Amino acid sequence: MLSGTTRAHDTVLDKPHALLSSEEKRQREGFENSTFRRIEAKEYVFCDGDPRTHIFHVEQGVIALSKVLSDGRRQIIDFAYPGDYIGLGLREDYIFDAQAICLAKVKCIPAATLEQGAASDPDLALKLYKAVSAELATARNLLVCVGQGTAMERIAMFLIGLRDRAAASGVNDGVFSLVMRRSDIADLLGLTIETVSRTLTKLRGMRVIDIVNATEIHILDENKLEQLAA
Amino acid sequence: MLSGTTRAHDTVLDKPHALLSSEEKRQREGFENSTFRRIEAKEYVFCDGDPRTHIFHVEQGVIALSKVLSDGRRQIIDFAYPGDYIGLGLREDYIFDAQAICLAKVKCIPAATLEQGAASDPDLALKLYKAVSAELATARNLLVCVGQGTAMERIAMFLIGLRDRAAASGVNDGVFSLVMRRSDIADLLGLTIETVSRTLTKLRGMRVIDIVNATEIHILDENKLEQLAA
DNA sequence: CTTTCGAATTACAAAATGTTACAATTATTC
DNA sequence: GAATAATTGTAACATTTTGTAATTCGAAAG
Repeated sequence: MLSGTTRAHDTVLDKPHALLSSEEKRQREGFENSTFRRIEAKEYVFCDGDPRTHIFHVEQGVIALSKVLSDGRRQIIDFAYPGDYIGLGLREDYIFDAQAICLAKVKCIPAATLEQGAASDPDLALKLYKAVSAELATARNLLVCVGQGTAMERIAMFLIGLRDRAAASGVNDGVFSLVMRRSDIADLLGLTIETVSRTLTKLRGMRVIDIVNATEIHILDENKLEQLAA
Repeated sequence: MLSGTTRAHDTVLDKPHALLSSEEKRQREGFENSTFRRIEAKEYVFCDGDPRTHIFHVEQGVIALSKVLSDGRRQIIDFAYPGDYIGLGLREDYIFDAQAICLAKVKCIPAATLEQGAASDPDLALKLYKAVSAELATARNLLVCVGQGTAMERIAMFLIGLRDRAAASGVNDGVFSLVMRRSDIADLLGLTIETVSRTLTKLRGMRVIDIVNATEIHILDENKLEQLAA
């Protein structure tokens, strides 16, 4: 990320926030009285700067939360998986973009409803407190990874995180699918697509992982992977 | 941060957590019935892994919150200034180190007291929610800085943050003191001491800042500094 | 079945940062 | 106030990561 020409790894569907935000609003209007919303791959749930009208509960799919710099560089600050909430925090506007990386479904909860509830229900307020605390721990772990790790360490940590998530949802054989693209991994870990690709290839060469069709990862040597992550 | 020989920028007073933690406990015992605690420069308030007995309110000084990897590399995840709380989040143990970078004073609040209070007082619970949300926003901003910025951009953003903090506390002439050492700045921004030093020197050469005695920064060209931070 | 397009991979040159070593300055201790 | 330690600054050199570009791969459409 050095020259001024560097851009986020955008695709055709990525649009400037201001533009998309009104489009999004219209789309949202149609679901105002409905609790759920279907989000297509690459579609935005909301954009940085939009008024924070709703909190979203991910039911299905994966949502990338990111911040974009003025010159297009993008940092993914988290992936939201089913069960996660997006948009917590008592703010006027959203302070990051939320974009589905695959088909997703979210439950829409009006922010006012949630916050009024929390004002009279300490249990709910504590639940919010706990949820945000978990997000904070995640963010700080990623910061350590990005701030101190080499490319290899960052990729290894990332893969271990995915493995643990897969294991937690029952799949326990070290096989999982990479729903995110190389550009998403790059923007999460502060690397370039090429470095991500080279590093994954290197891990395959070392027989630590196997890669099927660029999207399915088999972990062949868990110990080695964990060594590399340290 | 590439070879295995890389170490955090430790000093004699930095000790392994396990060792220091019992020493800390003894020291803390003496203040168990007191509300306040004086922390010498480089002394730890608590260490990663210690039982989370108290939340601390910074009254004076600056506390560096950091995570240390097994090989000694250190990432500072935040600086806590007067008015900030340290140790929030409903966890069994602390998950980072908290070390004073200069003489500091903290108010000690038993975790149990605070959390029992929050369980019956929604206002308090919401206050905690808001405080952690602010920490989250800070952590994510730092992540963007470290993940996407060049050395120059990271230093410029860091200086702007310090300037804004100084301005908020009345000093509005672009002059402030660097309480933290070069090694702290390096560990915050994911750089080496040398790069921090080189970059500050370069900024002085460009007449964007002036550095007095290595610890006092004068911002000479605010616009230029903000350009460099973008 | 072929074409097409986006995504991923690979190779090589270039740049930024890290590493090492040492000098200079500032703080601390006796 | 002198001696010692710690921190900061500077510079040459090594390494990693990036940038660029060409190529391969795979999915989807015709």
